[in-house]
Amino acid sequence: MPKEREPGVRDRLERPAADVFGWRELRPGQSAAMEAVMAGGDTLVVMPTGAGKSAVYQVTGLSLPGPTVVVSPLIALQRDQIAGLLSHDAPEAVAVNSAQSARETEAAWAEVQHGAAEFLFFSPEQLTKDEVIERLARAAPSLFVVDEAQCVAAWGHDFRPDYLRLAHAVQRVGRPPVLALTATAAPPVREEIVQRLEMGEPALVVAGFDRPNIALEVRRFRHDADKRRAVVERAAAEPKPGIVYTATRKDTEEYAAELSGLGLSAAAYHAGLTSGERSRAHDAFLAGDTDVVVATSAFGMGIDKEDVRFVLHASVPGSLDAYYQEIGRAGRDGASALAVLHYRSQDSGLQHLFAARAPDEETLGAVAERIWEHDGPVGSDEVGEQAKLSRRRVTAAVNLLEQAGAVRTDADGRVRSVPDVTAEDATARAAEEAEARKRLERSRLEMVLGYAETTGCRRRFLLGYFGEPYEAPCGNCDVCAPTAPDSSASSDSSDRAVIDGVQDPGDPRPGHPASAAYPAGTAVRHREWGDGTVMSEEGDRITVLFDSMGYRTLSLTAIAGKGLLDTRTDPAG
DNA sequence: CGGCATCGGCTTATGCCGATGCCGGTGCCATAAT
Repeated sequence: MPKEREPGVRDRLERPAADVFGWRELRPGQSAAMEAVMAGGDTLVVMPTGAGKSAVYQVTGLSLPGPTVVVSPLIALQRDQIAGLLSHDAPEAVAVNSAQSARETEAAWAEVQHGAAEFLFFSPEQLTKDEVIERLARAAPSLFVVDEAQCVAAWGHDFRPDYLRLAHAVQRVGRPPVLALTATAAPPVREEIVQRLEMGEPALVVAGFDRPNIALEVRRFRHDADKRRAVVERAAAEPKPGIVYTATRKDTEEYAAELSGLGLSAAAYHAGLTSGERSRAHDAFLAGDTDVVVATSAFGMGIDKEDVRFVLHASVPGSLDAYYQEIGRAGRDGASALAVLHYRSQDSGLQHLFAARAPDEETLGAVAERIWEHDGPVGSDEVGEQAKLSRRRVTAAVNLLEQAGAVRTDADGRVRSVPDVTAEDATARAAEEAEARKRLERSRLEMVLGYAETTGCRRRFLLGYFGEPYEAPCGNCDVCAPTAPDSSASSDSSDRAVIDGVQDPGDPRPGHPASAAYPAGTAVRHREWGDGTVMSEEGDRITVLFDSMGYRTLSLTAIAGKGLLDTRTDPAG
């Protein structure tokens, strides 16, 4: 069918899309995102896996004059992306990482230098190295892509602090437009990505979040043994293939052994396995040779399998962001799929511990002292050597000091103290930042418990968390369409008893003040907790994300007339 | 934060209780030892 002929941006996009990748038509979200990138500004794309996120940078990268930098969190993911590009008639794509030999790396840089390579893949860690930055700056990239951008918010604070250094890398390579891509990010996470990458008034392209074919269910337990039995029975009973997520490596082994004992083909997967074992488990699952993979959170990114029928959680995840990402691996083919959270309130203890991990005051102080000892800028490596701290801990501490406005990063990537701030002040301010961070992480965990304990529509709760208003009932969760009572499940009666004791945020009780006064997005100020933004409203209760306290759910009845909460005219930001 | 193994004390001979300590997830990269 002949297309409308209008020369311009659209044509510049459709031609490479068709000629190189063979896509004759772009989906609405894709073309909106591509046009935003071509307009030259920064762009944040939130689009489910399978909606063609990669195409956004592939097509625009080809259409823009210079090379395209792609930041990707895993080397395995970089390989997949490169293989995908090579299978098309696309120009050269290269990676620079520790898994390749010095010779391979030099060959890659040679391609870059000759202008043969269009797509250049890096981990955030590579982009803190002077040599890499200098070579990249000479190549004058025309687009800086951050793939799996939720990692900025999820990993940047402790696990992989170089994610919070990316904004400096962007500056140092000439500040090309930034394109951030993610499948799962609630509005506060989007805001954090924009802020941490220092994106300027980015275009925001958000595709729909709802995955109506995934049935949502939560089962509550008092006793660990009951929960374990239920997980095993469910995994055995449901159509395959499926994924079971556990909180610990040991649990993956135990569940996998138990499922194998039932005659299923089950495999454990966690980061403690050798890379050979991991890729074997991964490949067997993709090939359809495995019924159930039992995994820690290590399993998932880059799993491109359409027909996963269930995702069971044997324990609570640390956030609904993580949960939605993990259950989103089910039912990508659109056929019915299942997500069951097996929940025991005690299980949140481990996540609570993880949420409390942050540089302590001693570390912050040691790093601050080293920085303040220097008159001029100093590199993180030097600070680490002097303070006898790992690179990771130093970087995490520097990030907090910078966030607190106590240190600055120079154009060469080295840091210096801000005048008129003492090392002691800097330490105290950074420690307060770390505390606020912990409160936010813990409140995110509270939202998971809220999901588990809600007696309202689960889909409405989840989508509300991701900023999408949803009219319950969904007809496909255990609240809206309860499954027939299962007499074989002995734990059910005790479950009910627990549920009955839980307040119901989803139940609009008559007689309560309407929450229309606080629609989602309203900027508010709480007398004790300071500034925040309304995230969602359910019946008598609103959930507010406070800048320094994290998520809090408030009863409108309780705050009515007490002057606890005011709306602000100046929006947060 | 919570689960689990271990150990010492108490009690009285085989086991029971409470206290104590340890452990727990995600991946880059560089470096050292074969």
